[in-house]
Amino acid sequence: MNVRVYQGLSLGEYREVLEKAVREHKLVLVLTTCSVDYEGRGASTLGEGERVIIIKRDWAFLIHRPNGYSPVNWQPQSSVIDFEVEGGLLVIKAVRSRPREIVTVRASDVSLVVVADMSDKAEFVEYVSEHEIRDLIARNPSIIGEELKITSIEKPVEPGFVDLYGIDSNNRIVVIELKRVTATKEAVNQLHRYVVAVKKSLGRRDVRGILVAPSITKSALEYLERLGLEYKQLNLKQLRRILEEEKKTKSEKKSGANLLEFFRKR
Amino acid sequence: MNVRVYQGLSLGEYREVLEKAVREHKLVLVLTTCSVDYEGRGASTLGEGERVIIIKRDWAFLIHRPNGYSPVNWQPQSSVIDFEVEGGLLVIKAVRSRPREIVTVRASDVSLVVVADMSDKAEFVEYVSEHEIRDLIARNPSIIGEELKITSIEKPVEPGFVDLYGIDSNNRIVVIELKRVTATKEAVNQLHRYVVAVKKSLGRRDVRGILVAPSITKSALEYLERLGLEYKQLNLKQLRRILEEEKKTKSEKKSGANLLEFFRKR
DNA sequence: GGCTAAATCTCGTGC
DNA sequence: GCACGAGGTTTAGCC
Repeated sequence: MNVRVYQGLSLGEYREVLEKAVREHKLVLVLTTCSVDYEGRGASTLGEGERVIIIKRDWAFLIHRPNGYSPVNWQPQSSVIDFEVEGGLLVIKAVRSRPREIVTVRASDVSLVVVADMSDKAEFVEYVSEHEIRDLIARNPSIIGEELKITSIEKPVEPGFVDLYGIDSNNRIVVIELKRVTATKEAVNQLHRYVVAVKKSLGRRDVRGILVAPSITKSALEYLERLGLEYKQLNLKQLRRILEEEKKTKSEKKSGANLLEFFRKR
Repeated sequence: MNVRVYQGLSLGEYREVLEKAVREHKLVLVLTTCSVDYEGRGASTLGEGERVIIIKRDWAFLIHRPNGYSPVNWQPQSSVIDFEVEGGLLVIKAVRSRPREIVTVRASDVSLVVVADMSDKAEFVEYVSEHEIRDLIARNPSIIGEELKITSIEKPVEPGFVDLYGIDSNNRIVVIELKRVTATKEAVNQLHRYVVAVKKSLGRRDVRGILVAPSITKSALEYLERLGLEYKQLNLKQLRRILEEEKKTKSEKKSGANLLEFFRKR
C-alpha cells in the first residue's frame, strides 16, 4: 500500500494535494476542523468541530464525528468533489446529481491529510441471510415442524411476494412469511395481506398463514392470533448448524443448483 | 487537534500504540492489509485486502473498503476492543455484548496508524424531517387543501401511531399518514391498518384515510383507491418555504425576547 | 429494555 | 430508471 501523509501545509497547498488525489481516485482521509451544511432530500447544518472526512476511490464521501457508528453527513457516491479556498477557509463541495444533493464542508483548519493507493479485490461472503433460511426451509419444511409440500418460493401475489407457498398434509394452502429477526406487527400485517390476497384470488377460505421467525413481540403475537394466523418459532442455532453441514457437503459435491430458479421454472 | 502518525513499526509496536490509544478513548485510524470475520446476528467472512479501520472515541468500530458508502464490517459500539499479535498477525477483536457479536480482524500488514485527540461539541440541526412537516400541517391543515381540525398528533391506535388525526368539515373522522418521500404500498398498508383500527374502535364507518406524500408509486395509488383511501400530494418546496419563513419569524421573536431579558437585567 | 417507525436510510434485484 | 424489500440495518422516541 502506497501511503502519503501531509501535515503543516497551507490551505492552498492542501487544496492542491486533495484535488489531485481525488482526481486520481485515491483513497483520502482528512482530519479537519470544519462546519458542514447539507441540502437535498433533507437539510442540515453542523457547527464547527473536529472531524474525519473519508473520500473513497469511487468518490463516496463520509464525514465522521469522533463518536458513533453513523457519519454525520455523507454522499453515497458523489458526481463532483470540488475544493476551493475562499475567505481563509478550505471549502469542499460534494455533489450528487440524482437526487440533487450537496454537502458543503467549510474547513478552518486541516490537521492531517492521508492519501493512499488501496486495493481490495477480496470476496465478501455473508451467510444466515433470509434468503438462505428461506431456501433451507423450502428444502426441508419439517424444520418448522410442519408436514408441508413447498410449491413456490417468492410467489407473486397482488400486494407483493410470498416467501414460501405450499400445501399441508390436509391439502390446505399455506402461506409463509419469514423473518430472520424478531417479528413485529409489520410482519404480521405483511402476512395478513398475502393471506387475504391468496384467499381472494383462489376463492378459497382454507388458507393458512404462518409467520416464521426466531421470536415475536407480544403485541404482534396477539394481533396475529386475532387475525387467525399462526406463529412458528425458528431455531436459528439449529438452522446454522444445518447450513454449516450442508455447506460442507456442498463444497464436496460442488453442486451449483439455484433453488429459486428451479422453483420459478416449474 | 493533537495528531500522531505512526509508520514502519513492528506489529508488536503497533499493538502497543493501538492498545494505549483505545484505552485512552482517542480516535484511531488504521490503514491495513487484513481479513475479517464476523459472527453474531448474521455471519460473514472477508478475504485479505487493503482497508481503513476507524475506531472512534466511544469504541464504535468501522471497517471500510476503498469503495462505497457502507462499512463492510462494523460494531456500532464495542464493549471490548482487544489487540493481540498471534502467528505473525495483528489480531483485533471488537466485541459487542447485546446482541453478542464479534468482529475479528487479522492484519498481516499495517501501513499507517493515526491517533488523534478530537473534540466536537457542535450542534447538529436537521430539518425538513417528517416531524417538522407533521407539525406544520397540524398547525395549518389547509396546506393539504382540506378544511380539517387536527385533534391529535401521533395518536396511539391498536396497531401503531396515527401521524395526524382530526375531523373534517362534514364531521367525519380523518386519519392521516404522512411520508416525506414517495409513498409505496407499505405506506398505503400502514394507513389502511390505522383506518381499520379506528373504525373498529369507534364503531363508525365514516372514517377517511388520507395518505399525504410528495409522490406515490402507480401501484400504490391503485391499491389505495381500491381500499377506498385518499391521496393528497404534498408540495415540499412550498413547505420548505413556509418553514423557512416561520424559522425567521421565530428567531426574530427569540432575539426579541433575549433583548427583553437583556434590558430587564440592566 | 422492549416496541414502534423514520431515515439525506443504503443496497441489491427485478422489470 | 423505478419499484420493492432486506438489512448484522441504525437511531430516536416513548413507555
